[in-house]
Amino acid sequence: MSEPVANFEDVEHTPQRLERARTTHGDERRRSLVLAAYDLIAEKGFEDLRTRDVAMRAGVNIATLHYYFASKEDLIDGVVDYLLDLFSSEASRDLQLDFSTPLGHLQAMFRNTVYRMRTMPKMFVVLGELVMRSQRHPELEGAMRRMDEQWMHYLGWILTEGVAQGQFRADLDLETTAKKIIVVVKGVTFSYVWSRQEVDFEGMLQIVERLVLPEPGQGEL
Amino acid sequence: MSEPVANFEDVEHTPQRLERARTTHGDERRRSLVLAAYDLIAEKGFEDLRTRDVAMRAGVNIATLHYYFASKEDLIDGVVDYLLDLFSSEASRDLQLDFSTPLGHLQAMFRNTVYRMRTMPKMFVVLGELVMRSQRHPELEGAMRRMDEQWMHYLGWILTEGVAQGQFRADLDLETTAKKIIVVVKGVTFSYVWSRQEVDFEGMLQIVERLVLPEPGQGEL
Amino acid sequence: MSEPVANFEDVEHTPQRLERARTTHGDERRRSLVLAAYDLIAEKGFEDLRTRDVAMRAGVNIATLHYYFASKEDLIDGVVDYLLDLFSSEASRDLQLDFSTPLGHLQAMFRNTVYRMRTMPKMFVVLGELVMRSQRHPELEGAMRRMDEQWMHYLGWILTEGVAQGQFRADLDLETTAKKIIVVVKGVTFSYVWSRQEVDFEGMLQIVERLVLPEPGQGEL
Amino acid sequence: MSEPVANFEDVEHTPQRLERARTTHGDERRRSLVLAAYDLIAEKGFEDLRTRDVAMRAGVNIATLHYYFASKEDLIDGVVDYLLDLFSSEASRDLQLDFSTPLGHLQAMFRNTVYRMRTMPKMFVVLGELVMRSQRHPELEGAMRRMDEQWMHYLGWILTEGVAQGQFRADLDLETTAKKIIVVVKGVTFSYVWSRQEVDFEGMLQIVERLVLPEPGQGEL
DNA sequence: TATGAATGAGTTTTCATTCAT
DNA sequence: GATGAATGAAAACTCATTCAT
Repeated sequence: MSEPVANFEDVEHTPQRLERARTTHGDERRRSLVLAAYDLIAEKGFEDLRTRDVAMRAGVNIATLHYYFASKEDLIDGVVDYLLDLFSSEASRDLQLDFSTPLGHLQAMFRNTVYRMRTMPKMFVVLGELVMRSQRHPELEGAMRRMDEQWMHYLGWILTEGVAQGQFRADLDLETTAKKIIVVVKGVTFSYVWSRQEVDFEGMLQIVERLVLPEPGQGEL
Repeated sequence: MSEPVANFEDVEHTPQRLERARTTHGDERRRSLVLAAYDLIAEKGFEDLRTRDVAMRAGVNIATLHYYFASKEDLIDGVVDYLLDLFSSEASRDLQLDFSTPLGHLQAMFRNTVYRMRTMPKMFVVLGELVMRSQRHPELEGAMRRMDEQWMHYLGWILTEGVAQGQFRADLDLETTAKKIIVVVKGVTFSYVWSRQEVDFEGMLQIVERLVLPEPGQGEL
Repeated sequence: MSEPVANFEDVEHTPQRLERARTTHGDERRRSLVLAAYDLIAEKGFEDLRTRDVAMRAGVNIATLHYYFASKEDLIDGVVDYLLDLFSSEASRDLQLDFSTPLGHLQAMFRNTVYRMRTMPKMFVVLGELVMRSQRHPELEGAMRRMDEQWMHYLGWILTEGVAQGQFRADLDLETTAKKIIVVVKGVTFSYVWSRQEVDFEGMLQIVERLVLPEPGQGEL
Repeated sequence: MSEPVANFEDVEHTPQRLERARTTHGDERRRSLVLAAYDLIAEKGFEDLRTRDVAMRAGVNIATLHYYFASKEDLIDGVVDYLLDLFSSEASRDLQLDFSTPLGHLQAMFRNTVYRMRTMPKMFVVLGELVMRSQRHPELEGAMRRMDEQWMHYLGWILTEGVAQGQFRADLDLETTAKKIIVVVKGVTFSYVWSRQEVDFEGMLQIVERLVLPEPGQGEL
């Protein structure tokens, strides 16, 4: 199996490993401010996000925040970058995900999402806030669209591989199917944010599997 | 077919018909303020919702707004009520939906959603804003949860009828299936808000139908 | 003697007389804020002009200032208008100025300026501040230029009349002479602001008179 | 002709010649900061003068500025000294001014001013800013007054010499005439700053000459 | 000497809310 | 009912200044 051109779960290098060594004091301060903003967006939403609170949580003066970020909007851009990094970061090794087959990738996508919902629920709330904010902020809309496209790209690769390897049904419409899968994963995500109650991920995964795998009876023909 | 205890599409009475007669001038003012707020939430989100803008759009003085609504929060409550009314209002007759069978109900739910996305897209943006706001406003969380429960109830009724009438597969797990359907519909909704591009509703409906209908090959045995 | 087309000392209608009756409460508030700003500019210059101080001096809340003036710049515009009105307002009747001849007009211009320096010295300080500010504010530069032009216009009329009536020398170059007179009056003004000590106005007036009146010896020929 | 006690055009030694040898790196830094401040005062006025901008224009860190100047006020003092130096610096040799007679000195004063307006207009804008600032800064008022006194002193010397040498009219009131001349030169300066348009310097010079020179007709008697 | 980092005190401006009329 | 006027509290952002290195 060839490497994916773009892997949604691993599109960018994990910054921690490559840059940690060269992280300056300023970078750390910036990051701590971004993290404070990220937390506060998750807790209060953009509606009640106050730079003063962000600075306080990061343990610095409000003027210090403006030393690192020209404006509130600039700080939010930092949060967006951080969230995008988070989403495209590698899945935890603890999950022992099996990436050896296309179906494995599909399952990994679901299970990694479940894992993240349990371990880092803020991520999805902040994502929701950003999606809503993207309604009125064109540059954010662009970022969201790109996130979508990377996702589509990754799914396209999985499906192509699955069909090529004969694991998925031969008559699969790549684009249509990828879109459907994304709708399902977004449904899972949004349902979680909406009702805070766990969704039957495995059940939803089965739905997706039924979409891509050959029908059992058919195989016998 | 017995009447559903609660019909998601028609849970509450259409206010127009029953109350129009008694609608006072004050009610109209309140409504025009709520509508202005609703529009502005769709356009600017809660983040940039200003009572002064609401008053201006409604064509009244800011003090007048406070004559009708004790506070901004009170006005938002009005918007929530309005949105809940909208969601539970009857589907347009133009759609010529067929409510004669359980499957018809299911299809109607999808097609009505599609229709609303096309004709009243603000509704879904405001819904998204409210879902995000419910993260930090317990009373709103309650409203969202109740919306969910009504929906579950309605779907429960459809599925029960479908099984009883033999239209749906006999081994259907009512609660699990209802939840899955809701996840799919929420996925459709959220995808629309996320990427602004139309979703393949009919394709998603087929997925749901496959969930509830007996498997073609199996029925013949 | 025909009426001047534009009289620098009386270009605009005295607003007090015509509009006093219709002065609303809001107009008074606006005016008191402008007056407070005017005083503070005279005392502290634009460098140390603070809206908070203006509001305090006018006896209102800082938010009230913004109820009447959209911004600090807007308030300053109000001060500019006020100063322009002041400069083009009629001379005090107490001065018993003689406007019956062109020379009388010229003398009146000087004596009215002297009178104003003694009774309303702030006027000249604020004018100086505005002239300096006009270096970097094009719209203000326009206002200053217009002030100059009105002045030129009035002087042009005086000189024309003086020549026509034979009171001034026949070979007078109108534009050049008017400009020289303005330079002298500006010199008087600026000297006053510079050194705070009284200038020999009558001596300066004599210089001007020597410019326009026929030379004594020449008349005899 | 004896040397003037104080020569307005050359009151202080040109610092370049005498101190260049001992100019340290620190002096250069101070000077570059003063020059940057001078430029920015001319461009933005005291109202919008920011130490950070000064440091940036001088190409140093804001903290470096405070290493050389204890405070913003201290830096401005440096600018005042610089401007005073500029004003009392020798006239350009290119002008080929004739200082051999008292009238020559008078003409040189005017022509040097014209030359400076053309070649270094910032000087007059900064001067205007300082004059306005002196309204509220007593120590600056003192500096402005001293500048005036030096000027008076120089003019006093010119006039005394002129009368003694018989070039100027014998009945000249020294103080009154010196003051009048200063008012005229200030008028020229202020007019330039006010309206940005060139003034008829030669015409103004003639007015001054008429003040000091014997009347043509009278001499013949 | 020089500076990156940090901040206290302030700056203009905003906003939901109140109140007399 | 409706509103013009008014405001306390807070918002984002600024700025001269300090200090450890």
